Amino acid sequence: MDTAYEPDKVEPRWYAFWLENGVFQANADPADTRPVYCIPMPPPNVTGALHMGHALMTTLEDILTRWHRMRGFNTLWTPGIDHAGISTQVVVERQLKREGKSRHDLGREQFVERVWQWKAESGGRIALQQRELGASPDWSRSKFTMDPDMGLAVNEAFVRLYDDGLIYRDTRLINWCVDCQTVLSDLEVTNEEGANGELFEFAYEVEGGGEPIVVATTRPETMLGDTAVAVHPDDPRYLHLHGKMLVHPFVDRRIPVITDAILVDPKFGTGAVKVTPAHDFNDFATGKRHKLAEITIFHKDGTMNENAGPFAGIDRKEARKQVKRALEQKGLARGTRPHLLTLPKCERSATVVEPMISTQWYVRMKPLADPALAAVADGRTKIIPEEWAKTYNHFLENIQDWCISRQLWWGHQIPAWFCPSGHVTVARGVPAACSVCQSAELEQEADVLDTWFSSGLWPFAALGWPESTPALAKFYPASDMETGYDILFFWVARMMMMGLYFMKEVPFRRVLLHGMVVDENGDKMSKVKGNVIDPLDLIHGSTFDEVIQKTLPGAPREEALAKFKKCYPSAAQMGGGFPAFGADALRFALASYSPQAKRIALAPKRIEGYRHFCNKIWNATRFALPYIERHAPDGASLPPKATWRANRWIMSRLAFALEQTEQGLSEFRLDDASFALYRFFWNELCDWYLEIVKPVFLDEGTPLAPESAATLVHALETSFRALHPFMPFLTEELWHRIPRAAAGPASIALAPFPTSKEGLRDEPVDREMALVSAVISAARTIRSEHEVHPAAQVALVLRTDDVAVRKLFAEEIVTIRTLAKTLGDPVIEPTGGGRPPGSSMSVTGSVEVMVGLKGHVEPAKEKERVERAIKKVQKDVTVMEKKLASPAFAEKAPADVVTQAREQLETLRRTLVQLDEARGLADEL
RNA sequence: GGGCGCAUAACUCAGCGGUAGAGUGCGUCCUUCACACGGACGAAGUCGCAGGUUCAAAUCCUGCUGCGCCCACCA
Repeated sequence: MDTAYEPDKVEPRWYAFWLENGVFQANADPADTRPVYCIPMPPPNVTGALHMGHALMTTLEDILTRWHRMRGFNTLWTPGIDHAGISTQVVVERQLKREGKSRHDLGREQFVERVWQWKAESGGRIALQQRELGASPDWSRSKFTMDPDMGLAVNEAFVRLYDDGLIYRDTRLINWCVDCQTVLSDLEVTNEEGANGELFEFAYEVEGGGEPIVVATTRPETMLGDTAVAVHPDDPRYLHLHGKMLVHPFVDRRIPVITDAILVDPKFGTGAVKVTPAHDFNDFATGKRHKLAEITIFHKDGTMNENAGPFAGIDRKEARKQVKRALEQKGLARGTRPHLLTLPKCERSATVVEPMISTQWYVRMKPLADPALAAVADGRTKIIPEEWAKTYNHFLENIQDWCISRQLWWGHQIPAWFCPSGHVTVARGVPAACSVCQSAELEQEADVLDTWFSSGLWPFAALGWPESTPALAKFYPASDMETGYDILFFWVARMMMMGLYFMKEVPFRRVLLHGMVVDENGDKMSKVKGNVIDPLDLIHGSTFDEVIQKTLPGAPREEALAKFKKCYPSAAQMGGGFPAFGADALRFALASYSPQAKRIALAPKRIEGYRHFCNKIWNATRFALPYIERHAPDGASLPPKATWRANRWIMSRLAFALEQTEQGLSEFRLDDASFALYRFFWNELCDWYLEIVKPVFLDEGTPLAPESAATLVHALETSFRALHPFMPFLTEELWHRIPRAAAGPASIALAPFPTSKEGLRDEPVDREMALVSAVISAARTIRSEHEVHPAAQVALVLRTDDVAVRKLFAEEIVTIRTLAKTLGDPVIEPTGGGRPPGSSMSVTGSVEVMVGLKGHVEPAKEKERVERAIKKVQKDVTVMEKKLASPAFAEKAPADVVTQAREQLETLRRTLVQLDEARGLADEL
């Protein structure tokens, strides 16, 4: 074996092996009686390349999947790819633009063909990247949301909802993206706090003369679509204007002054509000109340239309400037004031969304939302962490109807047909004739469905719905839905609603929500910030030059590098780049973050720490292998019957670690689970156990060797299995290197996940070994504080009146001698005698630990050290005495707490006495 | 305007009623026959601020401050 673990040499070996052995395959056969575990994978967008969010999702879900598989579940992790309507169309349109073309040059059919072509070239990229992370979904069941059978499911769902009166068409004000040229749902509009807005005031002349009325607006250009000015009915300033008409300065239109108590807050602005029903949601509602005309003033691309009079043809941004200028020229402008405003922007293009009147398709949400609320309320679906249930409830309780049509070409075309008379026919396939007038001249609705419509069907559509397939019967409802909290509304809530509606049952039992991966400072990863890290660069290594090239292409090198290092202070310490951490280290690091955290601040140093852990595992195995081969060549499948205390101890710690792991995994506290295994392997198995058994293996004659080797191989093999969901590659590699039972499975991925029964809890032994290690640590501390050379052997005296403890020390004398590096065997005796001259002492529990220092120590430093120690202990004594002196404490605190406190005080006092005595040490040396 | 979350060691985070924990970083010593991607030892925290409940509070309650996120049509 190499002396250091090199992930790039090990990891590439195993993925093909797993595929060859069919490790990931689920079984839909009804005859399979195993319990079922299923996670529908959130299908990544076709457009996407793997980012940290995917890496997190992939890691967490793979851990859950592998864990269940090893526990004997019939496990299905359903992979897939989402066609991602807008995103994909935007990407392909951008490509066309580079060729100097637009989608209209190609026409719909050719354009869609082009998208498919692009999908074929790059659509599988993420799946390949997920393999490098060790993901174990059942690839044979992979679905693309635009697959023909998915299309059938979408049509079926649409038709059923339509027939049930839950889908309808309506003309109303919608969010229009002038860039993407489509309507957006409310969720796709992000409200951005814009810092420097302004409130512009201008006047409308009153017909027949008199004082003009002044209105305030953040969007002067919309005045071209004004059809009224509203005032509060009780506002005394405007009573005289009720019912009067105003003169529009630019278009041939008279507009009324209306009174509206809902729209107008007399305290805001001038108390008079211009009303533009066709371009503002409040005004639209006001317009309906007052039956005002709705005058659309924009083309769909955001330029002014013919209704804008003299401004027709110019872009809306330019129109704003020109309208202001024109108002100024007419003497109607009344100045501007700074004003904070939030701008609605398109999630995809970041363009300011334009409210427009348009006819679209909607899903009535209330009837769907109520069952989804109930399912979480009564626990049929559990949301973890549970705080999110509130957010989920709030969303569903206030849900608005969902606009599902999109004016795109890429997506599921809506299964509705229009006849020349405008009748609508909704059907699963192309209908022969209009359902109303029997006309055969039918044209299909050009619009496609919101991407999330098909995503909402994912948990059942990916299993073959509406057919009743064996897979559907077996794997619906899914066990877990694991995803980022950012798509709780977009996706999770909609799956809940759709699942309950079509399947009459929740789509999954638990919703596990993870946080967003952000940079080390807690800022979102984005290209402009230059803080994007490609997970593959962490796995395979990369220079920082390569990294910044990706995240800030084209930026000056020094600047980009500085930016990057500021975002990742811990990476700045790594020299010129990331070494190859390997997928296992990355996975372990991602699993070690608390899943309740909203933000997961990616610290490269942390990943490095876990690469070191991989190396530790590698080397521990490398060390153990020869001894295992010599003394326990058959391996160990059953817990060995250990007799020696050290062996019993490590078996006990193993059992404990496995309990913690089990609990962490079942509660989706993968951080706890991973940490339990980390601590066991490093701090117990390596730091103590291996050091304790070394003398056994080095002493050829000892009868403890076979038992110890059997225990060791068992501890390793069990650890590998427990670690496998977290680090699949390394564990597979090492598992194949150690001796195992011949009849076992081909892959560790199919071996049973260890339960705590594979160790053996033994609390008395835990306590005994804790005492032994405490004594050794105490001796080491004394040595270290006195700067005794690590190789030097010193005299050690252990004193205690506890007979059992003396017996324990006598039994473990080899361990103590070896790990504390004592000169000959330590002396074990009752307390009483004075401190041997030239020795320093500390007290741990009931034991006094004395280390001879003659010839090893500079006397000068000694006094100072003792005085410092005394002060510290005195302080602790005072605190503890005060606590114990309180009558309330003695009366009300539980007995064990009081006893514990008394014991602590006793130890402190003895320490003090000994320290006092030690004042003389310097003189003796 | 509502709602949610976070503030603990230099950094990133656990802990959430019994005398403060980890990893990284830092300091000292050690190239000891698994591992310097290592070992031993150590220093380092008024647990954001102010009140309250309790024998006991980082942990529960209230208020405040500072960050962050989500939802909402205030011109």
